[in-house]
Amino acid sequence: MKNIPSLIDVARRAKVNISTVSRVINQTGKIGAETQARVRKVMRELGYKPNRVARRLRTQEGSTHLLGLIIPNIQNLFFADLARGVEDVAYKHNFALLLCNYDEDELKERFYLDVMQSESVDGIIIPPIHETDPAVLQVVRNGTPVVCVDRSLSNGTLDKVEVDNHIGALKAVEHIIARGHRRIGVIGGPLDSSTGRERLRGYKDAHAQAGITLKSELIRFGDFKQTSGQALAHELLSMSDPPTALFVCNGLMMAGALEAIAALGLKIPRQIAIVGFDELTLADVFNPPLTVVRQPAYEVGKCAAELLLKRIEDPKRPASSLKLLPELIVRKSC
Amino acid sequence: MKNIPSLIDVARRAKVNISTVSRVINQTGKIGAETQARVRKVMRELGYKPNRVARRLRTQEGSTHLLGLIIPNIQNLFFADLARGVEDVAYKHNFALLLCNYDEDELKERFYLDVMQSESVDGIIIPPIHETDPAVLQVVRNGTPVVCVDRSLSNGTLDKVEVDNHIGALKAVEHIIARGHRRIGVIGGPLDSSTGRERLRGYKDAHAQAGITLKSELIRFGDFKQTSGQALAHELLSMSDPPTALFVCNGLMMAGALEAIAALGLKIPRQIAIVGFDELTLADVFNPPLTVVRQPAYEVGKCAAELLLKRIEDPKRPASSLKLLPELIVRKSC
DNA sequence: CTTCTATGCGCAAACGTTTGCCCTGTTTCT
DNA sequence: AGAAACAGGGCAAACGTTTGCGCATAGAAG
Repeated sequence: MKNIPSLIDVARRAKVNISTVSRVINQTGKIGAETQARVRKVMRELGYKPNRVARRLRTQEGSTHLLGLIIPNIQNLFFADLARGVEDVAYKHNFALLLCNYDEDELKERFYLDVMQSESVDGIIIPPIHETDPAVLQVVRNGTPVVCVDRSLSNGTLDKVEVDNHIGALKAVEHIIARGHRRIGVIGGPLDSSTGRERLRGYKDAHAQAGITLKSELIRFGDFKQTSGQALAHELLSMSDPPTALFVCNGLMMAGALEAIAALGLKIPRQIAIVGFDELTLADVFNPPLTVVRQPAYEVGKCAAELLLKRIEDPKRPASSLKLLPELIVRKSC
Repeated sequence: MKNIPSLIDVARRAKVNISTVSRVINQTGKIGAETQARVRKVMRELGYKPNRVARRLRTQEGSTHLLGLIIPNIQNLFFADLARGVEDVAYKHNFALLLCNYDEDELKERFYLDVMQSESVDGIIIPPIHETDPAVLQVVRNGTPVVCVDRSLSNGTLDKVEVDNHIGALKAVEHIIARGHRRIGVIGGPLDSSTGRERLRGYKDAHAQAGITLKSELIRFGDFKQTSGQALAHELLSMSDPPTALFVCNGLMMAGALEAIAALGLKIPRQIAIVGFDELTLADVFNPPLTVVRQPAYEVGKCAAELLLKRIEDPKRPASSLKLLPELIVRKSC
């Protein structure tokens, strides 16, 4: 009634040894055609599902068909899209995906890393919380394949796939400048994340190229969450000599900034122009439609999963590093 | 170098039997103080971590400290928020969360359900793909605690926590009617999901209350994804005698509908009024701000996790059913 | 008619735990 | 003093797999 069937049950019912059943399942060894058919039939009848736990226990090495993905914030659409990319690839290869959300919290990150190890996943995909993340390095040392996404680790020996944040920010700010703006505020990310730093570098380089001197009072740093975007935009726009354009370094903060702008009753783009990093759900039907740099989040996830799968089947292969190009989508907000 | 230590290694080094070590770890049985100290010391020296896989294999019942959450679509913000609710509760109780995304695909749902069972999670939280979901029922029969969220199962014996979809839709459509509309189009969800049906019932009841006769040509059914919202809104608005207001039954379809409206160049709310189900990221700063019914997604997840935890520690407790109230947020789109 | 090689399958060990049972001392009770 | 109770800890079975080895049977080669 409640017992879920095991190899033994199948074997008994098909009048063969458990090893035969095992071999039928795994397509290993030579098994006669009719025996195979009989075993298959019984498996169907009983609704037999191999017990992954037992399987993993036995074959310490060898695929457990489990991938781990640890993301900073599931509410950030960028990571949701990325997760979909990973998931689709995993599913196609019959891997299940263990997804965890660490909420930018180092303790939680470590907790989940531990869990994944003791679950003995085949490999882990993670955007490290910062560049010298000891917990991640420990996992690597234990021999678990790891690929970094979005953010990288200073240790250069890992597979990674990122977006070219510098180019993305550069293009965005070049565009703002081309529109005639000279006082451009920026709401950046944390400087200890590679994404935060690279995007800021793009902002600075665009200024240098155009021969515009940087004003430090126009540069603010948030934490990639919505409320910080709102607060910083408010600060920036309440200055006595406010910027005429804003560059916001991620999607959540962009949403916050737009709230601040609405609260202040400013008109986009006349009173304040704005371009964001990350596509937003309603960006194209917003009024006005939002100019943003779109990151290929889904593709990042997809490539990362493919890289991870490759490494799992050949742990000795040299590390590769992918850099995908973001795309500036010019709409009406700047 | 690479061998991770097992109970046996610890036992050998501490000159005791493996069962003693096990008992020290689990605080079960009587073990002398000094033996305990010695074993503890050796464990630290060796950096011993119990192998969760082996442990789970042995103790089929008994907490594995793993919860499963299977959601239809991670890109739907409602489910992302819900997941956060579950995750926060789980983490607080030191449970890890295994999260999977089944993409409204029944095959995938079954696949992940299988995975979770063979991972022998302690319990599963899931919005069943439809009301007589045999895969879910099978899991229940196997004795795994399950709580349904968002959507329910016709089998009434399960814990569940849902939102009162009927009230939500009723309030929304009442509001639309109060604004003077008589031809109200609806973009509903699949009728084999309880959410789809309940929301439609709210739509119909509001009409009945106001004595407005239903026009079947104004009622369309999508699949809760963005493109269907767009297509159906387009259909509805291209009719010779189009509706003056739209009620859209989830967030993703709402986004699609807004795209269609923008493409058609219609002005909200003058040419077409609209109210949606689910809060959207930019809803409050949209132009005009969007009137929506907000579901307490985070709370749903939180309650579900708490319920699941309770059931895990007492599988005999009677099933409880929670119904949370959604909230109509009146802004400017209707 | 032997000997050989495949083929098909069973046997049993192993993976790292948990746990019921049993054995040996020591203490306590009567 | 003898019995009973208990504390401390060892033994070995079990969980559901995978897999090396070995044993039949059969046809092919000699």
